[in-house]
This record gives sequence, C-alpha cells and structure tokens, in this order.
Amino acid sequence: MAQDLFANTDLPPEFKAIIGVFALYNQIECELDNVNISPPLTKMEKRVLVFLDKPKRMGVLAEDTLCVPSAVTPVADALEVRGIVSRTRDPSDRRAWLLELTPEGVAARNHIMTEVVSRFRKFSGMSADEIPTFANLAIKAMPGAVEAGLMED
Amino acid sequence: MAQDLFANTDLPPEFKAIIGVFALYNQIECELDNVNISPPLTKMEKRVLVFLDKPKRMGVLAEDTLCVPSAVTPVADALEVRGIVSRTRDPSDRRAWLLELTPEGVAARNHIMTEVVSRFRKFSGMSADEIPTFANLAIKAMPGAVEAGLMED
DNA sequence: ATGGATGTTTCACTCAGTGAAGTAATTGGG
DNA sequence: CCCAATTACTTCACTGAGTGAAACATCCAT
Repeated sequence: MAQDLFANTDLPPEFKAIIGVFALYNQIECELDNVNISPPLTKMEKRVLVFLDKPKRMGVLAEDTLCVPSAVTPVADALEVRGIVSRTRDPSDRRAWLLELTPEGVAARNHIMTEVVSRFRKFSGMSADEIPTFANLAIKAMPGAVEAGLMED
Repeated sequence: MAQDLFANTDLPPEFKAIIGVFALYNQIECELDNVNISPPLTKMEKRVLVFLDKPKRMGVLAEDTLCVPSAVTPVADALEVRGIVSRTRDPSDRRAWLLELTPEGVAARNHIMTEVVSRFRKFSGMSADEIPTFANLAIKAMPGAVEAGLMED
C-alpha cells in the first residue's frame, strides 16, 4: 500500500506528507486510546487534558482542540464532576470560565503525557535527532485561527 | 496558545510533534472540506478516492484509510452509483471486490489531488526543500498494520 | 470433505462534532 | 451615561463517521 503508493516516483512530496500525517495522526489517536486512567476518559476529555498545561478559558481550549465551544462544555462538566479540573470565573471577564487542573488532574495529565510522549518515540520510527526536526516543520503549519489564541493575553 | 505552549522549554519535542500533527491533520481535513466536485462527496468518499490510485480491493482501501471494512461498503456503493468507480469481482479471489476509477472518477480524483497538493504547499508554511524532509520523516511512522497492505500481491 | 479463515455486507449503535438559538456580560461609540 | 453590537458560554437537536457483531459466500489446508 503505502510503499506501493510511494514507489510511484511521480507522486508529489506533498502527497507523501499528507499520507504520513494521516498515518501519524491515526497512530497518535490509537496510542491515546490505549492510555487511560480509571475510570476511562473519553477522547475529547483526554484531548482537553493534553492542552490544559495551565489555567485556560474554555473558549481557548476549544480553539486549541480545534472544535466549537459547545463541544467543550460537556467535557468541562465531566472533568469537573470527576474532580480533575476546577472551573472558576475569569476575574478579568465574568462571561468566561477558567479551567484549571486539580492535583488529581495534574497526576492524570502527567500519566497520559508521559505515556504518549514515550510511545511517540517508539512508533514514529524517528531518531532522537529527527523528532525535533519533524516537530519544527510540523508546527510551521499552525493555522492562523489557532494562533489567534495568542490574543487572549 | 501554540506558541504560548511552546515557549515552555521543558516541553519535549515529541509533544511539539504531536500538536503539530494535530494541527496539520486538521488543516488537511479543512482543505479537503473545501475541495469538492458537484454534487459533493462526503469526507469518506473523498478519502477513498485519494487512496484509489489504482484498482484495489475494498479491504485494502479499508486498511489504507484506517477504518473497518464495513465503513467502506456504503462508500463504494455511493461512488458506484455516482459512476465514479466500477466494482468487479477480483478474479483471483471471488470473495473480494475490486474498485477501479471510471474516467469520470479519474477526473474527480485529479481535481481533488491537484487542489489539495497545491494547497498543502501554501498552508504548511514549509519551503520546497522542507516538504520532502518532512514527508520522509512522516512516513517513517507508517504503522505495520498499514504496511500489511503490501501483502496483497 | 470439512473446519477454519477470509472478504464483504447488514444493521444497530455510539460518539464526536456541528449549528442555531438563548442568556449573561462586556465593549465602544454617540 | 446609554444602548446596540459583540463576546463567552450553554442547551439541544441533529448528523456523519465510525464500530462491532452476526451472517453469508468463498477460499485454503489438512
């Protein structure tokens, strides 16, 4: 398949890149599926956890995770009930909610991140030198809509 | 956001890579959303088209597109009704179906591929030199489950 | 010949995600 | 100061993408 596809030297590198991204994305998703805490978190919950490296508004998490705000609401609800996040009004704007990890949340996030990061090293097939190269190229593509999250400060 | 995240020098490059893949994947999906023929194809239909560079079994397309075989059946049905693919029994195994592009399908695929490939050059932020580098690193991660598709011959 | 495996199909189901409408709070211009 | 427009989130109905289980037809090795 893949290498069958890639044996065709007419294929543009862009196509190879696209297929590679598809495959990598799927692998990351699979690994995230395999890493969990008990009771299990949904895909969405884990994804929000990954991006919650510091207290953030729900709207920002929606941008980070590339979905609409209404998708974050039930995730925040669930994580709050689970005691993984605390949810407080943003003092600088009372329309907005800040989500922040509880100590339990910190532990959960650490577990997930540690696992996924170490598994990335394994499944990516990249050497220790190649990963930063790849990473730097990948984030060049960060779309403006996500970078707009920078405007929150 | 992203750069806010990445300003944290403690973050492993693997994390940057993962976030980059998420963002790239989302961009590719958005671009695929924006590229279509009339009447529009679904995401699944377009994805199958992308991988249908030559006649293939439906099971192989399921592997290529990283989903289960039952997901390919309605896609094949729709594409066949649309006259985009022809569906014939694989002569070497009468359990299996081969999907092959019709002339109309070839045109549709060319349109989509040309558009997405050229858009990749724009949204990726990578130079012409960087794309092959990135591509070669990305496909290093091709998981064994997909490579197993090589066994079809 | 036969049991186990394979390729696809059907169908019921789940979940991730959207869009539209609503409420509350904020902002900026007159 | 006032108010219209905007923003942040919530609710809820809905859809599409995807799964798993069971079934059927075909293949393959013993």
